Amino acid sequence: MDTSLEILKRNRLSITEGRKKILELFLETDGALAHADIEKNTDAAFDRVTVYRTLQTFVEKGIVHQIPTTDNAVLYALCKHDCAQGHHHDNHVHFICSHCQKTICLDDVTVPIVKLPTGFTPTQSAMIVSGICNDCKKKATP
Amino acid sequence: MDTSLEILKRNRLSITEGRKKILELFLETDGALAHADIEKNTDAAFDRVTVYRTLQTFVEKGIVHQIPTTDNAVLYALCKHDCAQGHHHDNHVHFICSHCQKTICLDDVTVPIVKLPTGFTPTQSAMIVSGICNDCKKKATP
DNA sequence: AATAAATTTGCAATATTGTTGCAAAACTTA
DNA sequence: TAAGTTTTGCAACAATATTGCAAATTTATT
Repeated sequence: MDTSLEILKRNRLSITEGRKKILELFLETDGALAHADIEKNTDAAFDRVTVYRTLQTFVEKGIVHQIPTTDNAVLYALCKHDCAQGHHHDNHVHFICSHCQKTICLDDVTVPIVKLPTGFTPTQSAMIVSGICNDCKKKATP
Repeated sequence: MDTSLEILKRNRLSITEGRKKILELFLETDGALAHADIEKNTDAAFDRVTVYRTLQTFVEKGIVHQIPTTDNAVLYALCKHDCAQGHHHDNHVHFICSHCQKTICLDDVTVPIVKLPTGFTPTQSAMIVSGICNDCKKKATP
């Protein structure tokens, strides 16, 4: 398992308290995080602006990727496989649990390729599935 | 082709200027609209709040559906096939053109069903493909 | 058609979310 | 350790979203 330090070094980023803490938060969370989650979980130890800039840096470096949602809050999740700078290959399906609200990266489920009408050239695809996650299902049927 | 009036009546909504105008905007636009687009295209004839509330009502009634994006701007598009109240079946692929920035509903391209890990039960899936749309392609190669 | 009842709108106030410039602080390099 | 570079935090601002409430509009009723 990678440590926050290793990830930062590998990506040639300055090692700062903020980056380490935020990265650790991602490492110990399974599921995606919104900007707001990060602020809460770091006890507002860092300025909002720092969090925004850190997330932006992480996205650019390919450390985390963004997950599209319909609820006006962009989510971020760790890239499991290293992504090249500015070029993510996070083509796995994202699952949003409608019960616990968690967003989970299904790293092993690849986004299928669809046939588009003539004239459309795809460069990237994302897929978001919502429903009940395995954790919530377990709790429901013990 | 449906008129704004018919759609409102069918959904048992009061017929108001705002709802008619906004609905007409959707009918004459191919592609999705963001809240900001609607404000621009109606010359700020309606209060921001009204636009928000109208969109919310339309989503609830199944007249429009939301499209997830990564850039913190929820998009709305007309449901071509009537959707039941609170239950959308807009399971077609959405295409975002990285050139003209338009978002297009590919009504004929259905979101494929993926096999999820054990324990996950899907209820809805969305798929967003980005790339170059047919309009932009035509302009590029005349 | 006129009125009562219900719904919708706009305003004001407020909350939330995201951005920019710049000086101080922290980090890296030599 | 000191110089050079990068990052942070503050302040101010901009954009986006939400809520309560009275006035206006729409619908239902007679």
